[in-house]
Amino acid sequence: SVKVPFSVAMMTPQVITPQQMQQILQQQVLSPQQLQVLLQQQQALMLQQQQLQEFYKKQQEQLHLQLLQQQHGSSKQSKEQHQVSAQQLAFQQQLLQVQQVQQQHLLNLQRQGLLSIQPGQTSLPLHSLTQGIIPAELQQLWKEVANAQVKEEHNNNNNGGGSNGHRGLDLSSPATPKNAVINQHASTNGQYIGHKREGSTLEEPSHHSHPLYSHGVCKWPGCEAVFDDFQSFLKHLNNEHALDDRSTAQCRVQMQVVQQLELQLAKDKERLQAMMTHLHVKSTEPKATPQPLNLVSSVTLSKSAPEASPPLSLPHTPTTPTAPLTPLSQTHSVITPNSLHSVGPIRRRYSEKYNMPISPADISQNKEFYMNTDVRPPFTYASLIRQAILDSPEKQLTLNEIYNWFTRMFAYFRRNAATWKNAVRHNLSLHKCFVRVENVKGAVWTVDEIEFQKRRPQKISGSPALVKNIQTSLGYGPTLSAAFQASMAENNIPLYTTASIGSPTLNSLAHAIREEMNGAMDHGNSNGSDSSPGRSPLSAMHHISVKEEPLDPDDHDGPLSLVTTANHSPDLDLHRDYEDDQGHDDML
DNA sequence: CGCGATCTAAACAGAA
DNA sequence: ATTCTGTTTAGATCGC
Repeated sequence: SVKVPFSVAMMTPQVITPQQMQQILQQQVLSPQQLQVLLQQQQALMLQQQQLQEFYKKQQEQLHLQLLQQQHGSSKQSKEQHQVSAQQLAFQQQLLQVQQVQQQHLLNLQRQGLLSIQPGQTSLPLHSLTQGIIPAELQQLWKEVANAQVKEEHNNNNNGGGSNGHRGLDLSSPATPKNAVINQHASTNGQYIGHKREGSTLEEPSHHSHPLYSHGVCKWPGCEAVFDDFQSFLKHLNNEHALDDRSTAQCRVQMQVVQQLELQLAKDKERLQAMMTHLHVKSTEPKATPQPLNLVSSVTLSKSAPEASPPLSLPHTPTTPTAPLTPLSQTHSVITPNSLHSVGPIRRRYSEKYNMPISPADISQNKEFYMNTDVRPPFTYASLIRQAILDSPEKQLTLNEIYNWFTRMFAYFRRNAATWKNAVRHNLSLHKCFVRVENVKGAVWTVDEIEFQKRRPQKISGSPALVKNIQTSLGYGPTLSAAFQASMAENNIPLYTTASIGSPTLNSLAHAIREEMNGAMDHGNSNGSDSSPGRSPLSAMHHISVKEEPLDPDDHDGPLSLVTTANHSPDLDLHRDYEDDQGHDDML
């Protein structure tokens, strides 16, 4: 019945405010990537906060139940006491662990950049982070528990249970008053309450450091008794928190809390890992970076720059790319012949100036990215058309089917249909590699690999360019960082906007950024695709089937589904959705 | 600077 | 009359 108020304020310590974000930005303390990571973590934390809150609520309920149950079996308690006592040590250690876990978590975040706030700025005092956060909630809970227990125990005794209640009783009574007193300070939790700071005794705790004693306050869950000296605390600990029903129950709860937290932590870590992996892969488009799986387009930001990419300001020597992302070199090593031919020449056009190479591997791994992000793919129309055709079971597609493939595979082609469709037709007619074949049902387009290969060499003269790109990229760091930084720099996107976004909106975040710089990416970047070192064009190509390259668009079919539908083009259904790009722009 | 690749835009034409 | 398909031409950007 008693509800623990979960004040938002309590969680503020962990959350970085937009202002802080900006500060960080302005200080150039972090690179765009780092910020990205930071934002993600921030969001993860926020989510965690919510989950924790819920958890606490549940916990509270459970606790009440538990207490009631224990009440009934109080008679046995005395016997159990022995066992309990045996476990007490373990429990206490658990408590210790809890705190450690919490602190570690925070420290981790700190290390990862989340809290890399300048020392000078006390805006986010570390101690506040490492200390109260979670406890804040717990404290409330504990108080509830404690009070409840006390009452119950009282009843117990009054009812005649007498003998059994003893300890609990003794302790409870004194505790109650203390809580009352302390509650006032509760709000300032963790702070040095005006309380006797003079005593300086608070400062020395360093020596008698006790996990349950901090800043002159008893850290026992639900207890916030204040002490001037460590000795007093110890006394209190032994008296108030001796082995009894209440303590036991609290330990149990604490254990659960710990477990829950650990679980959460594990989950978040996993998530973070996945995010980093994902981002690293995607690298290419700046806007995209953040996006997870499917980008929910729901951004308020307006696309300011349609094609904007002019600012050659790129030269920002990226502020040290974030490490997590694997270096390009690695990526390239992944390149396989298959992946290579999957996509033909890359559109380097505007890209070159930015030196944001993209390896074939990236491409293949970016399928999802392009499917969900409205960024222009770095491939030429010819390459894309070829890919579309080769992806089809029959290695032939009608014009409309090609259109569908484009819209299905690339979010970018879900708009401006008139333009790109015209380009597609133009390419089909212009390039000899595309052969029109009259069919019963009409006409279909096929690819003349030989012809296609003929022309490829010219553009992306294999290695030299690639090498160059690689080097440059390395210089800039991970592809992701390069692209991301570039975009960020160019668009000067206000990151703080994202900060406020909840985790569920990671997607929208990406989208937002994307929208912001919509077009900025135009410069394709890229390079790699052809790089294929010594690709044997013809031979491999002939068997169109060979295209199992990772790129294989087919898999893309399922918007989110990772269903790998071999070559069978599941096309039908999916494209239907995008059929009229026109209005569907926002569909996703 | 010239050339080729690529894009975008647009004019046209024939077929559905 | 419109729309879809294709073909062409033209202008512009880029990289080599």
